[in-house]
Amino acid sequence: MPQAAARPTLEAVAARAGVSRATVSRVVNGEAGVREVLAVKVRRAVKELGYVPNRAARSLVTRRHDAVAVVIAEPETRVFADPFFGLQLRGISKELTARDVQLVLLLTEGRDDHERVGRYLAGGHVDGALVFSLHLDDPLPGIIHGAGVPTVFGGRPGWAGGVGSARYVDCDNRGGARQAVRHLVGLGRTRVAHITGPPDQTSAVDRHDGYRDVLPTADPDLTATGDFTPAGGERAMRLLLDRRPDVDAVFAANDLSASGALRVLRESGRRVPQDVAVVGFDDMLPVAEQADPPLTTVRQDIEEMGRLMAAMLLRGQGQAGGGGGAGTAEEGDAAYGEVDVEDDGACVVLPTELVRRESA
Amino acid sequence: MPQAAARPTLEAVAARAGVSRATVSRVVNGEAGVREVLAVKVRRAVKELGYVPNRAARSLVTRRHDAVAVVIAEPETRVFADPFFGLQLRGISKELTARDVQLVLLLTEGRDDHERVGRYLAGGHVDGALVFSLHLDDPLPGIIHGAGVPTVFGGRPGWAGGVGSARYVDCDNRGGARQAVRHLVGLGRTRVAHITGPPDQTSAVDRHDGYRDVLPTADPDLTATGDFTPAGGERAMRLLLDRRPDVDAVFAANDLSASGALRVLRESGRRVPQDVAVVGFDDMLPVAEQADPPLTTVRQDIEEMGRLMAAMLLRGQGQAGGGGGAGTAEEGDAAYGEVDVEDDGACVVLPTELVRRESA
DNA sequence: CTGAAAGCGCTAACAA
DNA sequence: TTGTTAGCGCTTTCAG
Repeated sequence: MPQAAARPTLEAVAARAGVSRATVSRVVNGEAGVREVLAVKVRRAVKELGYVPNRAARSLVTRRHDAVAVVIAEPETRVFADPFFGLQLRGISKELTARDVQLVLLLTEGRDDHERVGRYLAGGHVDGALVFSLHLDDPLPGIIHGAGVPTVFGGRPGWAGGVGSARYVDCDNRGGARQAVRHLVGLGRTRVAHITGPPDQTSAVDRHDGYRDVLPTADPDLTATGDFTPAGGERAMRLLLDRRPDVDAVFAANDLSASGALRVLRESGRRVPQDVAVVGFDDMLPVAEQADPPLTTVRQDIEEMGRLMAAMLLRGQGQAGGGGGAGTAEEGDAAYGEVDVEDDGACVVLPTELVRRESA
Repeated sequence: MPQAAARPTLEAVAARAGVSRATVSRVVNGEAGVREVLAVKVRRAVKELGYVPNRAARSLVTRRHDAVAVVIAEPETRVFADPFFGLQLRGISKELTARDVQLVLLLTEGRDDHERVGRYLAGGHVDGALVFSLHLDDPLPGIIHGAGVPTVFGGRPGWAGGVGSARYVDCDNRGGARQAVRHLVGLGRTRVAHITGPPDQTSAVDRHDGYRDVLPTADPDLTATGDFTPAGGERAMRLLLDRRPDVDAVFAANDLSASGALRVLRESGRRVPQDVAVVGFDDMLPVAEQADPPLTTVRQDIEEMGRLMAAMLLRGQGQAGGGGGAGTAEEGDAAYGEVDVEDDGACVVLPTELVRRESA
């Protein structure tokens, strides 16, 4: 199954066009300084022969691969349970495709896999890596950092090693959480609970911090630990109801847990939003819009985050198109949030937006 | 960002071990016929130098790439909304990883993308392709077939072109549907409705066929079209209730639509399973187990399907481990369903299993 | 059983 | 502006 059919080479194209290999190479790679007459001949020959450059040969001499690895490190099977990675992958894929860069997917589960990924990355088979590792104690970021491959993280890596030199793209989790809680407070709610995400993920921690920013003196009983799943949301909500039956608002760390909370509230006979107002996070459409009632939530542009990760990784080397400004600027129409530039590279933090629906 | 640091070459290892490049190559590639003394020296040198073969150089001469493309063609954004692809990707990834083959991910949306994918595949950058294209009218399978790349489809491709020569892995959708409906009938239900999936996907069509196999004379009003989403399930269920308020059982084409149906049934004041029994399909854990009540459903081993796809594509060339028998046999302990061997290649259809929970 | 040598298809100096 | 010439790092005959 391996062998591909014999493909035409540069040599063949050159012969057909009556020029040298070098000239063909120049045309194919869009270099300037080839007389248009020749260029036309070459392009015709390319088309007629159906010539496609051999990436391996090119890679051998350029020492580039035009490939980046996307590492998704998620021990739990829960990974694809929410559409998060899918959306992010989409964004990444779009950007890479536009630059003709291959996306090599690396899925890991378990520690031995980490080592394997480390070896792979250190092996120099790709030009860079986009890494999703959401757990605080994950050794992978460190390993990858050690591999010496240009890397951009998806989400702030919570990694003791040294965040200072890590580039990442994230949304403004803390600010978004503040928006959510302020909204609830603005509604006149005085007993605002928080269902957290897994305490070992930075996004969950940041959202919790946002909650505390607005309500620094809130009763600790108003905070219950969830895990970003509907089941976790249910458990947390039950606990909250048990501890504080008078709760009148809930900020859930993501839409999935919010949906679980909604279910428990309904079961308990409470009306949403009249009795208890609920706000989620993510604006995962299939979840938020289908929720009952539809969920007020904090939107983050996940696909755009993926796009930016890829753009950031490839920055500079791309024949990048439109965009005006320096650095990570893009041609899109979205307004970008703060762009924190740290020592080694930049970190982009995208803004969030409160989307009002019926739950709050 | 592109340039990887200078890596040790075969030459360097050879020098260090005091042998020729050829010998190092043999050892590295596990060929027999190298005296153990030398092999040991070589392995030591490899380790000391941290040598990793350069894939590009190897590829250039072997004309293999040790890479396969995974093509996910889904116009709608809904793709990753259910964990289906994620699980399948996991299975694929495991098998490829075990064989040291790269997974190149190709996401498409829209027709222009199809052409791009066709070009990519025809370009001979990968040794094969694993393709998910679930829509009957999708031109992609045809294009890919034309590209002359070894291909295995995920799910029976519904493609006019000529299924005869297409290899695929699927689960026994039709048989599974029969199990579900028979179960309902066995429960004494006499007005068994069916919520279909999108009529342009083979899996949905096959499941519908299974329903009809068992209930060939069922009232057409007992069948409503869904789209594999909870929202679609809700709509369909409402329609069914409207048309046949006396319905006493529902077979939903997947768990997601079943969850929507459950919600509507609950709203309508019906008890599940006492008044209406519900069976889903997929056994998507986060959905089926969390459903209220937990869903009786038809399980398919999605991850295993992915594994088999990869194994089938790479069959023969792999230094495959354990497994006894011929063809697609595997070392796993799962019992495989029918293995239809057609002209060109084999099609594997995995068995399904009814999982009883509380909804039926 | 081991080594020497010839490329795989391409790009990048360097000449012309 | 174009062509000539070396390799990139590896596998693979073919001798020894």
